[in-house]
Amino acid sequence: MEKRVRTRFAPSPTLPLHMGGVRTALYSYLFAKKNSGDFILRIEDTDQNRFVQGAEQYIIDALNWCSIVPDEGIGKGGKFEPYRQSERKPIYRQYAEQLIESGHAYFAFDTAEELEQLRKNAETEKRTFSYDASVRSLLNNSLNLNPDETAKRIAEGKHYVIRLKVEAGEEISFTDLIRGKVVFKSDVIDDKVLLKSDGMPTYHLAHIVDDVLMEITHAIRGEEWLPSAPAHILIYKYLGWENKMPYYAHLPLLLKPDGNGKLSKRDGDRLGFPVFPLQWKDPSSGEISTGYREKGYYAEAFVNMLALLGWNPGTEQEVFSLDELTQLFSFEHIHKAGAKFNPEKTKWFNEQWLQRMNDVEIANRLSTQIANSRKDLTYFIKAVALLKPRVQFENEMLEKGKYLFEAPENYDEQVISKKWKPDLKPFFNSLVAAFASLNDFANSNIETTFKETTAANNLKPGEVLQLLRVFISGQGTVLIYFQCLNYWAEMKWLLD
RNA sequence: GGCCCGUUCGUCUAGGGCUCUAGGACAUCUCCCUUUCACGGAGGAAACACGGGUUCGAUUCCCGUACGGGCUACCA
Repeated sequence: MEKRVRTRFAPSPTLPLHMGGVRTALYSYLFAKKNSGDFILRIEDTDQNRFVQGAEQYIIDALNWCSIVPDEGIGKGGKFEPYRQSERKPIYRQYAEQLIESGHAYFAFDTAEELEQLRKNAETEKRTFSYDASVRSLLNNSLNLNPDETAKRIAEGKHYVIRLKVEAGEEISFTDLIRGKVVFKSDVIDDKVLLKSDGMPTYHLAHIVDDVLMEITHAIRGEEWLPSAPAHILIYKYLGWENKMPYYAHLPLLLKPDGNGKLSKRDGDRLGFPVFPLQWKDPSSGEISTGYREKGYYAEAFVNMLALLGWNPGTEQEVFSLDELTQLFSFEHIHKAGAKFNPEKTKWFNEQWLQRMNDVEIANRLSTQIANSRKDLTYFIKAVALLKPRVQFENEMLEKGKYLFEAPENYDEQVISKKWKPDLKPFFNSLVAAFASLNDFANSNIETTFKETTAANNLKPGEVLQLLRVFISGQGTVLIYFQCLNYWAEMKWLLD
């Protein structure tokens, strides 16, 4: 029987989760759900220096907003608790020690300063220093020390790390779910640190131990991990876990809209679009970065856009709910190249979702945003029907259709001075009277009434139409005219 | 520099040997609808990075080059 599919999203709580991370989470979620499996949220907080207050909660809130809800993990619990790596600290050491015993890892006593110096020296000689098979016999580690000396140093409390011993001259390959077979030479892989001097594991060790212990079947992550994948393959092998190794899928990166390079927070600031799902306030600087939610995007639209950035359904449909995405998702349709993010198309997705939203629900939300509104819900529903096709965002309706909810604060003087003549006053008075006597405010009625009244006053529509618009809205060019007279009864200000 | 990944309209992408006169969407332009603004409709401009193979036949397969990206920490 096939193993139950289990995927995980394993962010580190160092920065607020940005849209690239959300996409990784989304694909992991979709794949798990498509295969009736589990989606797990694990927090990789092994770097204690980079801990950011509130980041973990932010991740949970952001995923919740997107409806990418874990079945198991942080904030949810599950049979593999704990799901925070800092709380699993003791677990990792035993595997690092197992690797030492089997000869696949060793203690290294080189200090960070020493290594930095070596890197600097190499740089001046236009080489790169890599802690690997070619130099490890020259360095300060248990491979070169006799066992007693090593034991003594450890007993003395000397700082050390545990490094993976990568043998030279091997070929390492694995099959990536998106890229197919990928081959590396072991010579170019360095002896990665497995356990840091503070006793915490590095990502390399921790994610492998946890993926196996938590029975993860598919590890989906960003392409930036591809170069270290062969080291990971080796760790599985040396730990005797070859048959427990999950499939790996390395996702293409999200690129900045202009130029090249991966999308970063800076691009959002520079180009004026959000890179975060939710607003984030940096706890140390107090700096606020806006989020898609705060900008008025629907979570559905945000998720929809993200899903299509690097994946496609193979058809020409573009608007999908999470459920539909779940049905259709597959690795075969993930594009291999990085995708430049397009803020304009993101707005279009929101527009598509807006047009599909229920008018009554929107009206309910909008009506609470207008203080002291005397308009009833029925009025709001009609206004929404009118405004909705003309905007991309729900909250845009309030701005663009302001005059549907309150009298204009000022009137377009230019139009008035150009078009207004005192002898038009009788016409407007009779128009108001004519409208007031209408009991059916169907568009055609209003338009007919308007035309009849102008004709009766020997006027052409063009002579007074723009003025009418100004009287209604304050503006000479405006969204609507006849339709909005549906709300005649509400527009008392017109009588002045 | 080294290693790895990639390369179809400006952008997201479909297509994976003959069906490609390369399809769709966003953006852009023109027209229609509308005495406004949108929506909508019709149409236009716009791409297979380059060079070699393989093949009867390459956008599609292989190799190289160019270009782009990623990685190269006791960060993830």
